[in-house]
Amino acid sequence: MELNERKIRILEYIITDYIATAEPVGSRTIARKHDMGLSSATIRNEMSDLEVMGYIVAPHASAGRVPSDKGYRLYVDRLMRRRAAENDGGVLSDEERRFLQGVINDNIDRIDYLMRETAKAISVLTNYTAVVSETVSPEEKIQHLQLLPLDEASVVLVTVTASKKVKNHVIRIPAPPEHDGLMRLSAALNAALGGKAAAYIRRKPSAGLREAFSGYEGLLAASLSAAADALDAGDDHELFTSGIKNILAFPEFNDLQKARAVFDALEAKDSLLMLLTGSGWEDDGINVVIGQENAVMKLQDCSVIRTAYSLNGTGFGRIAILGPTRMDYSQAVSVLHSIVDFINDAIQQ
Amino acid sequence: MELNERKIRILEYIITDYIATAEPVGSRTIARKHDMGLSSATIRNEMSDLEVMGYIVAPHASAGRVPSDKGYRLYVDRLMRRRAAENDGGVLSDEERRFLQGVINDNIDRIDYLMRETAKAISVLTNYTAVVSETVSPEEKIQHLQLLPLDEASVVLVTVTASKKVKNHVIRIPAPPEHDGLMRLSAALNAALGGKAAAYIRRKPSAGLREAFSGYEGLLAASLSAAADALDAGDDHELFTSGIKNILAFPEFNDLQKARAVFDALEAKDSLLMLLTGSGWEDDGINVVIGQENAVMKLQDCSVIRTAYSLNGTGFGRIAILGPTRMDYSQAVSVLHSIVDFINDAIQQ
DNA sequence: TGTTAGCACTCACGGCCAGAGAGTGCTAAC
DNA sequence: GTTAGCACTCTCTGGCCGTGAGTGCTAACA
Repeated sequence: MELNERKIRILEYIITDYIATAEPVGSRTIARKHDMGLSSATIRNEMSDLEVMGYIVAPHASAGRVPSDKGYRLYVDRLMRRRAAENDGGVLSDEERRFLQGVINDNIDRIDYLMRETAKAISVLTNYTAVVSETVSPEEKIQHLQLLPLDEASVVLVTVTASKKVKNHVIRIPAPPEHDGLMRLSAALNAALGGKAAAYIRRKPSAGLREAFSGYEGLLAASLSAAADALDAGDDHELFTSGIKNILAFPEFNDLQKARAVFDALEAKDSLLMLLTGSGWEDDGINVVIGQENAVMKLQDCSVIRTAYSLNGTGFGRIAILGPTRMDYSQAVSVLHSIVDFINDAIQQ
Repeated sequence: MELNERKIRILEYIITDYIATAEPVGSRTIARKHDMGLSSATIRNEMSDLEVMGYIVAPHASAGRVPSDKGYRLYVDRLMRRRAAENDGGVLSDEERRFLQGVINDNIDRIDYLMRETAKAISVLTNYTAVVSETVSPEEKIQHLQLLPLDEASVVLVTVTASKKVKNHVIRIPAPPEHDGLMRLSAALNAALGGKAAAYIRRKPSAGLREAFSGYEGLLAASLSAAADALDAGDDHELFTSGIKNILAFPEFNDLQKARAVFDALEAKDSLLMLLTGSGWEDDGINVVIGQENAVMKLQDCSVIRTAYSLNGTGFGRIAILGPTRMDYSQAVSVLHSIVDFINDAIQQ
């Protein structure tokens, strides 16, 4: 059986209708809504073929048809791209694009907020759920260290990594050095550890460093371990999610069992990581994972649109949009495209 | 009609049973389960009285009775305290207490993690939802400022406030000063702004400061506004929630409408703030808000147990546990008690 | 006067059935 | 290859009924 142009058009109608209404689509509905010059009976025959070929599924004998994962896959890979090419790529309104751009420009300097706010913007804009991970560099190095006074029993170590991540670590120490002392110790730390990776820092500190810290051995040990932790934090991605509750608005999750499965998956860090990094990933593009393709079992009633972004060339993070398989793929793809573009623009300046 | 001892005991049975089973409690159940030496008919009469007095409610004519908000209120204010006094205050196991203590001790030095981890621990332990706010000082002052090099087009300003909150602010500036220059500028900033509040910082900077920054006016302006923001952040509380999905496990939220109302409220910052700070608050104790007492309409099927904590005497934050009105109040109260105690212990050291 | 047994009554819930509506597959004609 | 027609299937809704749990009331008892 051949997937001719007419079958493809019918499949497209079924998918777009189903995305819009969440109701199984019947032959008469198509005949009525889209003037194909065909009767419902003819469409019925074609639909029967599409079902045999696995692109659509009948929930039961007297319902209409619903797209299968395979049907969505065809839609995403062929039909959507074709339409996107015709439309010049954008299904977002100017206002929506401005909103996204504003969120990114406002936060591009506050890296810790950027991801949180981006996730929020995505969930507000799409009504789906957004998941974002921090950028992660495979081999992170120390760029700068600074000890600052905090109070009578503690100091702060500020670490800046080569990929520009800034972190604070409070270190408790009885009778810490005064301001000038801390500046001197900071200089020693920078001289010894600047440009070094975690593995180096975890080794026994050099004699020079030990000498500089004489009388403050505890502070040295704590600083070294904090610095190494700041670098290793790469493994321990920070993840942000936003709009989890949006899931509840979709009729496919009226079944509490299903909703709870999704919530479980979204509260477990490992399944979120799998969602962001799982198989079949072309690193420089936008990746669509449909239903059962998802490695996370509990998310097999969902689809994921995801991409990678980079803030500075050295490391990269990931952004994903999660919705029901019946989600608006073109919108989600456009949103991710725009975000990556806007991030790149904002960084260039 | 008088609320005699027998009525109180029956009310207590109804409440504890209902908390445990979520099923309306009938007179026969009580007669069977708790050997009061009374027949179901007698208990029925007493229950009828309790209903007239407003402590219990019948969902419909042939169901058992369910506690009303007023019933829970009595339970919390009188019965629970009485039992707590008998039990020496603790309904938590040693293991649970150790778990909480561990989480707090492990994070007491990393203030930004402490609240997040505490919230997580609460939700894991209780299966309810936890909401925690950062500590906030009414009149926050700068303790220390430090500029650090980041890259060719930006520097970091680290702010330390009097209440020991450390924040980073990336400042973009073309051709920033080198390390030594930044140290000199930092010294000038500290001399001019140390001990000052946001209002002072927002005024026109002193001639001395302007002179020190000559050639770097943009950096000065950005530093001042970042420093003022760090102080004002007091208004813009950071909030952490954990275990939102736990709500779905309770039969009272099988109705998707109700579940969604709660989710809505928990995603909106203003209602979370209201939840934490709303009326009827004895600042140094544990506060219980039952059902309709809650100022947040969407949370009127829930109860909230909340308290304030302080990390350093200058400011305080809040912790709340949210569950169905049929929640285990004594457990929640014990958890909050323990947490506040453990935080105080950890700080003393 | 408080307690209890007995009984009629109420209401939610689950199972069953019938009718309506939507959609299909098949056949025969165009 | 397309279409009209028709029998068939399946879901959904509403009504009906029996069951079970629990109540309120009354009358008898201690």
